[in-house]
Amino acid sequence: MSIRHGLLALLDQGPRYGYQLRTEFEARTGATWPLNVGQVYTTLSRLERDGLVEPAGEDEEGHQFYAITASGRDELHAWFDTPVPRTNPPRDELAIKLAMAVTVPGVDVPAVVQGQRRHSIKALQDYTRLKGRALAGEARPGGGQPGGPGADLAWLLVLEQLIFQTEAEIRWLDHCETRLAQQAEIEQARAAEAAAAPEGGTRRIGRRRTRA
Amino acid sequence: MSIRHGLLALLDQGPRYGYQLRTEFEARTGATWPLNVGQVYTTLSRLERDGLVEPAGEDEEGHQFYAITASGRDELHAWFDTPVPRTNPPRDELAIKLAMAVTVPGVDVPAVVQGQRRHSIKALQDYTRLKGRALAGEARPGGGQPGGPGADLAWLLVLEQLIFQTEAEIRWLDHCETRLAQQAEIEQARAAEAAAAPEGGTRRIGRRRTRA
DNA sequence: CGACACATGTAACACGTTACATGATTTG
DNA sequence: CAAATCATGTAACGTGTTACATGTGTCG
Repeated sequence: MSIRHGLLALLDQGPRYGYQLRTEFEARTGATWPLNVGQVYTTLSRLERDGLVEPAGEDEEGHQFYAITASGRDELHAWFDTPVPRTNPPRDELAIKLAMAVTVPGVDVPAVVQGQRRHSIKALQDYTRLKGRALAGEARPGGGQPGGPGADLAWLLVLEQLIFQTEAEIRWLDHCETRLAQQAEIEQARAAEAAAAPEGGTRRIGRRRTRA
Repeated sequence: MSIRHGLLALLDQGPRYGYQLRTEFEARTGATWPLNVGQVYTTLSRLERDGLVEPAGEDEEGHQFYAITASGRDELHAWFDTPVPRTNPPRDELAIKLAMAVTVPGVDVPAVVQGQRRHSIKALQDYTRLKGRALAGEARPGGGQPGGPGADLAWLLVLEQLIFQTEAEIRWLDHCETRLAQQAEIEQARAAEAAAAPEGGTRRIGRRRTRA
């Protein structure tokens, strides 16, 4: 639902036409989330279907303008007023992957972690470089300043969000490594214990044993 | 594509039936990402359509088993071997929202930030509480330990991922506040400047200045 | 002229998600 | 007996996403 609301927000500044919306959207989110032009039109027609926007005539140059409606404005304000739910967050592919990796036998978990770590570090460097250029006052990828003032600030904030998030991801991956090491230690100790007292009082570990 | 691969990973341990897959999936991701049973069946049939799984007969009790195929195993290993792309990350609703909020006039940006912050703090507390219970050895939400050993570890890792991510989000929100304060300062200075030299030689400031 | 940016759209698909229909078995 | 859990499935929808068709204007 992010694109819908994004377009709605842009239209709150006044009527726009499709191509323009794409340009302005990308001016704010930068090259990180390129928006296929086609999607603007599909989203726009869905917004119209739902009564949140309406056609607002043509330009002298033939541009098809759309304007936000009253209920569109309501919807938009509700969006701004309601925090995005961080309970029940969107499924995170990386988290699911690692959760599966540590469970399914035969997966080289450290390799998965390291591979991801390298990739995330690389991504972080890219973001940092972009931020440097943004602060140096260089043009955003995408050319001049469409989207008016504030677009630079928006782009900077988005970039920094990506940076913060990626840093957290890397920290988490490191944390996973320590957890895995702990786990290995425990399993080793358990194995030693089992060897010392084979068949002894192996008090019912819940289901399947760790080692077979 | 996370659910597809998740189920594939579970099936890599051996044939399972639908309901069982749901149980084991939730054992790993906890209550955070509840998985509608129906979705298991739809996903399963899509996996079958793509030749990644195949029906594997029935139980004595009538359970419809599915087994992973060779190409399913290939797909799964490719998944584990390929890091999830953090360049071109999934669109983040919060980032988009703030990017729009700072651009569209008439939005009380600090209010948006604070509202989200409160919500995220709350979510963080919930996660932390859950983690405490998990470490205390209490049962996961969902009852006993289905999913075998490692499921506890998986659930812990997922929880910690959520914690790391939420912390990063809060830090970012705080960071946004400082950025906004900076911005306000700049605008104030600019206004003052304009008042002092109205129409004067407002010498083309090369974009925003760092300090005003 | 050819390539490229501007501009508008449509068709089709994938995935996730919900709601519904249905029935067996267990448990209070 | 009623309610809950186990169990399998289908129908339908929404959003995001891509690929394609089409046409204008501009610039080297």
